[in-house]
Formats: sequence, C-alpha cells, structure tokens
Amino acid sequence: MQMKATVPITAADIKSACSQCNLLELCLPFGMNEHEINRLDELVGTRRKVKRQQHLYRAGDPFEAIYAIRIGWFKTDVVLEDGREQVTGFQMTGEMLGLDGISTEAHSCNAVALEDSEVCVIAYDKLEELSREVEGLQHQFHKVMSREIVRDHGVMMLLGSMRAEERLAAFLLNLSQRFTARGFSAAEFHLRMTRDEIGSYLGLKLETVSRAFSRFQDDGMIAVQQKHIRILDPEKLRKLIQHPVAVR
Amino acid sequence: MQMKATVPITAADIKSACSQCNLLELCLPFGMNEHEINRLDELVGTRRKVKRQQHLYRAGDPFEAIYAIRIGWFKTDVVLEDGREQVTGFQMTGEMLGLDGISTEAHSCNAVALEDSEVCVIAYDKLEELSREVEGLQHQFHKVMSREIVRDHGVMMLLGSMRAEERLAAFLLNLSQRFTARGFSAAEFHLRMTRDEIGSYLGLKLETVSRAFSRFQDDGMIAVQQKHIRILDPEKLRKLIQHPVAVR
DNA sequence: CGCGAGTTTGAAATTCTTCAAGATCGGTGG
DNA sequence: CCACCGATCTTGAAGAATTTCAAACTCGCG
Repeated sequence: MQMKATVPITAADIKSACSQCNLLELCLPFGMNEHEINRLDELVGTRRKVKRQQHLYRAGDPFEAIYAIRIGWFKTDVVLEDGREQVTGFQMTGEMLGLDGISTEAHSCNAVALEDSEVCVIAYDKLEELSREVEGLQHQFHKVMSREIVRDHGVMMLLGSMRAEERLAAFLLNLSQRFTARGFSAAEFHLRMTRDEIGSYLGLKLETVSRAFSRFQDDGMIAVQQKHIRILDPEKLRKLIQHPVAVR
Repeated sequence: MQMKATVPITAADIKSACSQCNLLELCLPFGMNEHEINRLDELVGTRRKVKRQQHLYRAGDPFEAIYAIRIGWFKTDVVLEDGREQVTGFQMTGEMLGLDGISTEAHSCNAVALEDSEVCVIAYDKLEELSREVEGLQHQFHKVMSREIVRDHGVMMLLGSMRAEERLAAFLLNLSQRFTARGFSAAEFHLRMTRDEIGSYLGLKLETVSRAFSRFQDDGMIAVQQKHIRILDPEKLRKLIQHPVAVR
C-alpha cells in the first residue's frame, strides 16, 4: 500500500497504541498479558487534546466513550441548581474519566482540564465488545470501576469524619503517593488546582485550606509557596490523620 | 426424576431464580430480555440469610461474590485505625453489595444487616464468565457499577456542600423515592437505622440529626415518632435543598 | 416494672465560615 | 524594563453552624 502524496498527519489521526505506551502499569492495561495488550490497540481510537480550562465533557452530554489521561490533569465536578459546585475528584496521568456516564448513557459530571492535557478516547461500545472477547480486559475494566468506588468511599470518610487539617493532610499524602507511582518526587510537586478547588473537594472554604497550609508550614511539616509544595515531614502528616482528635 | 425420601430443604439449598423473582425491574436483570434472564438463573447460586447486626462481609475478607438484596436492609461502612466509622451507604431490596471487593480481591468495607435479611449470592468468577456471553448482563452489570459511582458523587455533594438540614432533607427524599420505586408509600416509612448511623452517613453528630428532625417537625414538614417517619410536605423539603443558604 | 438502648433537648465550647483587607504572583502593555 | 492589573492567596476578627457535654425522656423487652 502506498500513499500518492504526503498528507500532513493531524492530531486527530494519531492512533494510540497501548502496547507502545509507557503508562501500561498505571492505566487500563495493567495486569494484562502481551497478547491481550496487543488486542487493546484495536480499542483505543484517537487521542484528544484538551486545553487548560476546557471541558472534556459536561454533565448531560451523551455518553459515548471513556477516557484515559495520557498527559495532564483534570478535575471532575457536579453542580447543584443553585450553583454550588462540588469537586468530586482530581485525575492525573493514567487515570480514567467518564465512568459516570455508563449508568444513564449521559455524563453526570463535568470534566475540566486543569492544564493542557491529552487523553486516549476509548469508544464504549467497542470496549464492551472487546471485553467480551478478552478476559484480561474485562477483568481490568471491572477493577478500574471498583477502584473508583473504593476511592469514593475514602472521600466520604474524609468529608464525613475528618476535620479540616486531617482532610488536607490526607489530600497531600494521596497526591504524594500518586506522584510516586508515576516516578515523580514524593516530596516536591506542583499543585495544578487552586485553593478554591481543593476546598471544594475537601468540603472546606478556600480560606480554611489556606490557613491549614500555613499551620502545616509553621509546624515544619511542609513548605508552601503558592502552588509549589515540599513535604518535609510525611510521618508527622500521617500521624495527624491517625490522631483521634475525636470529632464528628 | 424422583426423590427417594423427603429431605428437608434448608436455606442453603434454595436456588434463586431471577426469572421467578419479583425484583426484576430493580435488580441486576433490569433491562435484559427474557432469554437473557433465563440464563441468569445459572448465575445466581444460593441465597444467604443474614440476621440483624450480623456481617455479610467484613473489610479484608477475600472477595468471591457480589450480593443482591432480596429482603431487608444493610449498611456499609469503613473504619479508620482510630475507630472512627463512616457509613458509606444504606442498601435496600434489589440493590447490590460487594462491588468494592473487585478492585483488590478483598472487601474494603463492612456490610452489616440492619434487620433480618436475605441476599442472593452471585459468584464473581461466574458473573464475569457469563457476562462475556450474555451481552445484556454485561451491560447491566456495568450500569450497576456506574450507578454506584454516580451515587457516591451525590453523597460527596451532600457531605461537601450542604448544611445539616439540607443533608437530612436530601436523605429523607432519597429514601422516599426508593420506597416509591418498590411500591411502598413515599410518605410514610420506618427508618431501619439509628440516629447515630444516619449521622455517620451524613457527616453529622446524632444530636444534630435529632435536632434537624425536630425542626422539620416544628415546621410541619414531617411527623417523627422515633423511627417512624411521615412526610407531610415534600415540596417544602425539596425547597430547603434548593435554597442557597450560601455556605461552604 | 425497671432496665438499657436509643433519642431529645439545653447550654457551653469549638471549628469553620464569613467578611474584609492586604499581599503575592504572573503576565501585559506602555 | 517596569508599572499595573486581575487572579489567587494569606491573614485577622467577628459570626454562625455544629459539636460537646450533660441530663432527662421514651420505648420495647425481659
């Protein structure tokens, strides 16, 4: 087969190949064998770039695909009629977006890029089709969904049973752990979200988040400079959570 | 085929038959065709009775099956090292339990019966096997998981963005709606959980829950007698939530 | 009939929010 | 290159919501 002329390859044409991707151990293919992963290449269609502040999807959009983050950061949120916004999660490289849409065939939350990002688009009908054939894919996909449920329960614990400083400590340790899993520093990183967004996620006002940051810094647990965070004493942060300050 | 003698049939012997069950439109089979539902009968093994206050499973238990509630009520909770408990959900007839276990092959929360209950035991390996063959089952199962994720996001909204009375109003309306879906009265029902358990779910202390009940009663929205609830003015309850009292 | 678990209610204490004012940062245009 | 702008963040002080502590009440059950 030969092309008659050189046609410029646009972003939309780039086929993702899971088998070539360096996110294997973080993403959907985790735990699948080589043969199974090769079959995945059929599944992942195009990549899609999403600029900072742009929506990947909105609540109400018809559900057609789920997304694996290749590059960048997202937040998901739900909005009440009166405008109150609840951030339900921050997603980074290798994590999946869009699972909320399966239930009603429409998305139930918004997904917004926190920085210029890129996702792999996985057509949902194809995913179901292929996962009927490829056992490892089926199993992994179920694990991904289940993991999201477990994560959500953790957030409920955070919101329902922890005080402000515990919530922030848990949040920072969680970020640190996810950066580590991706080969980045556990101790030093940039936040991609504002204090307001952190506050929404943690059920706190941005001022409370800011104050907690300051107190952590005063206590020598972290160094904060706006969005740049250095974790100086992770043990102390961990202790903070385990301490039964006995509330709620 | 004929039995030689009458052998007493014990609970463990009773095979569930989805095709015979009156929970079709609420449970896993929802949306499947007759042929598909007949195949489901292969899937559901035994039923299991769980007495009030007993665990269906505990955090850490190896994951082997998911459960569909036939009769009764459950709560699920997660517990922190220091003993703090967060109720993550209350489940009633037709709802599924155990999805949290898929992710790590061990359960991540406790499931406790709030009254004498009975569940259908669905072996997970069989479920995966059959859902590779039966498209409708695969699709429904995915929807069930996704619905749980969407529900969890709603709880996050509740915990992160609503005040005490709004949370309780949302809780009551949610119960009412679920009773309605099962053909029970939307306006009058018995709570199966204590104030303490409601509080844990809603991120409030039991006294706060109690006070909110009292205020709702004083305002003519509901009539409370311990665990017996009558909803007198659902519209007023609904308005309470939509009202932007502007907090958090 | 009395016990205990669960619930209600009041008053004080605490945490978090609200309101307000500055401070800091990155970027832009003169 | 620097002043300025808007967006974001920090900090203080006052206020509100919720928790804590304490006591009394209710109800089902033995």
